[in-house]
Amino acid sequence: MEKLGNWKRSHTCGALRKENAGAEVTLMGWVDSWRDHGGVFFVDLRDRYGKTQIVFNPEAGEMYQKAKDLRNEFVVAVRGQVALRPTGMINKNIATGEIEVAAKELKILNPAKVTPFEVSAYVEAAEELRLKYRYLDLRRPDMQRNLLIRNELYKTTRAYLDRHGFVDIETPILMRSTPEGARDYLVPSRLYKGSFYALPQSPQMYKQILMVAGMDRYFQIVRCFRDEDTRADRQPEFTQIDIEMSFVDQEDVMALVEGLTAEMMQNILGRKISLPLPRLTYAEAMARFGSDKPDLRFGLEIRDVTALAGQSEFKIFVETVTGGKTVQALCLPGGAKYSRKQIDDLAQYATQMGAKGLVTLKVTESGWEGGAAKFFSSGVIGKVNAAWPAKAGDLLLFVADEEEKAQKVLGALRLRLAQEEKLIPENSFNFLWVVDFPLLEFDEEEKRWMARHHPFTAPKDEDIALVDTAPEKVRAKAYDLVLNGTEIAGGSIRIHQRELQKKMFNLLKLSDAEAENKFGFLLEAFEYGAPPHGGIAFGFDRLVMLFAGRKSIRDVIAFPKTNAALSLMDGAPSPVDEKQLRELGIKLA
RNA sequence: GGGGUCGUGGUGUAGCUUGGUUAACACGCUGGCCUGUCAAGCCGGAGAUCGCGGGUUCAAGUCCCGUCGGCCCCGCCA
Repeated sequence: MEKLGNWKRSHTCGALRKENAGAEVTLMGWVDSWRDHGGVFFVDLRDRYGKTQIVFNPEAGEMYQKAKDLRNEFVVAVRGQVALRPTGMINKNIATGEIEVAAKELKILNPAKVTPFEVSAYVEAAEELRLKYRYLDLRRPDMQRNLLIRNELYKTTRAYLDRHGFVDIETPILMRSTPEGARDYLVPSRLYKGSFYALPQSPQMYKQILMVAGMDRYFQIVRCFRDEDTRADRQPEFTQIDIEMSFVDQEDVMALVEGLTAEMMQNILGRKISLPLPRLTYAEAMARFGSDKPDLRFGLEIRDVTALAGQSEFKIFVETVTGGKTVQALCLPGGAKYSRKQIDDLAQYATQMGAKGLVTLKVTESGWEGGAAKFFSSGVIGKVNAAWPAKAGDLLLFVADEEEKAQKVLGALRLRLAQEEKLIPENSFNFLWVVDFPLLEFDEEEKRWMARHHPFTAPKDEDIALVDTAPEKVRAKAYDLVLNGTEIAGGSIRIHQRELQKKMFNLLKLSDAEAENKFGFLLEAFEYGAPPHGGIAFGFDRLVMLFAGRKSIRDVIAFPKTNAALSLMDGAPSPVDEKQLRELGIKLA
């Protein structure tokens, strides 16, 4: 092992080109691979910027012998002369492929053990290993690229919002636990034993208070914490681009976000998108795609066939219709080829998604084929077929249930079928807004209305009267931005008037005392001159994931946690000393 | 909380359906050869009680039960 001494890196491993031929350079990096030809010895030196081939010639004596001991992932410094590669030896696969560096001096700055998986391998390593040895995983160009895309998105976000007059303000990480929403991560207080801070699920209330404070335009790229089960696109801690603005309505927030989105597309992917972005109401998204975050990269739309199903002799459908429920359906072009087992799998999936059953019928030249086919007259068959229209060789899939339940099940089937049939175009970016969300949803367990977005979301002006008479019909000034079937941002205009807020709390069955206890500081703030305001928050990790073309946000987070919320590299969470617990006044059960 | 799936030398996989001799292949590692490769090549070598525990059996990587871990999904995530 040798000292760096006064050596300075003159170029990165991705910098040298044929124009540099003849230059004396100093490169530092990791051994990406080595090739011993008995005589000449090659090393591909790697850093974040690229790879450069180093050549060691036998004439170099002592240094040549030293070079022969180099192995993968050794950290080395090399001094030498840039040389054009001999004719026919150019490697078109790398940017530095026209040159190589003829080594004159070599320092082995640090050796490396044989790595648990091959860093520059073409074979993938198991994710468990990648997470445990994250520093090795992050040496891979793919992962470095993801983090660089992430960095570009930070930069674009900050530049854009700065240009639009937004102020980056930090909000507390240690805050008061608030009810509603996700489970909080708690931090015990040493000074006030038995009391806890909570880590923010989002800085929601702080940013609203910043509006009361007159900051007018706030943003923050901020870590948020939710103690809920994970998914490919959900981690215990994640990052939001949090935005709030005063004296605006829904259109202002949406226009701002569209500008930011377009700039991201331009800067990161070099693509222009046309504005304004398309919009769907929640009702339409559910009716046509069975999802509040529909993937519009493919069709396969759902149709409501309740009326026609009611004209059949099929008992299940007839009872559904007379019971005031609906029958919805999908048509899979070419789906008649599906085997019994494939259809059984679909039915099982539908059941898992909450359906009571799945009725499938194959479309033929003469009508329908399948167990239930005989209950439908040719007239009804013709009209149902006409809905898509369906043709011979297609498969019809029916779900009979309450409207939204049936839509959701078919929405899930729609996605699954699109994946199986490879209907989703790669490398396409489909943005849309979903607007006019219901303000509330009824919680069957607690037998009360719950805020769908959060309890400060304003109802649409024209729906305020319905709050008392038909809460289920009230639409919110809320909007979600969807990209390729993933919700990437969501926001709303907030209630800024005490009276309306009070009304909402009553509806949510939150007593004055409870409201006071839980949100008192915010409500009090609203009494000292709260401007109309609203905002939005991006799920930043999801955004990076989609821009990087990955399937999990773990690939765009430097140190993510597993499904079970463990950090395999550092072993968090871990037990702590008895002494630490005593200081906090905590006794384990 | 529930469902699914995977776990085999250091790594990635095959073998498991239908139990049966020495667990196979590639990469990596290692010894040797080789002066122009670039996922170098050629010859040789080491390296696996098949995640863990129990059971069935004359016999278990293979079948059964349990358990642990990774991943995907439902619930959950205002």
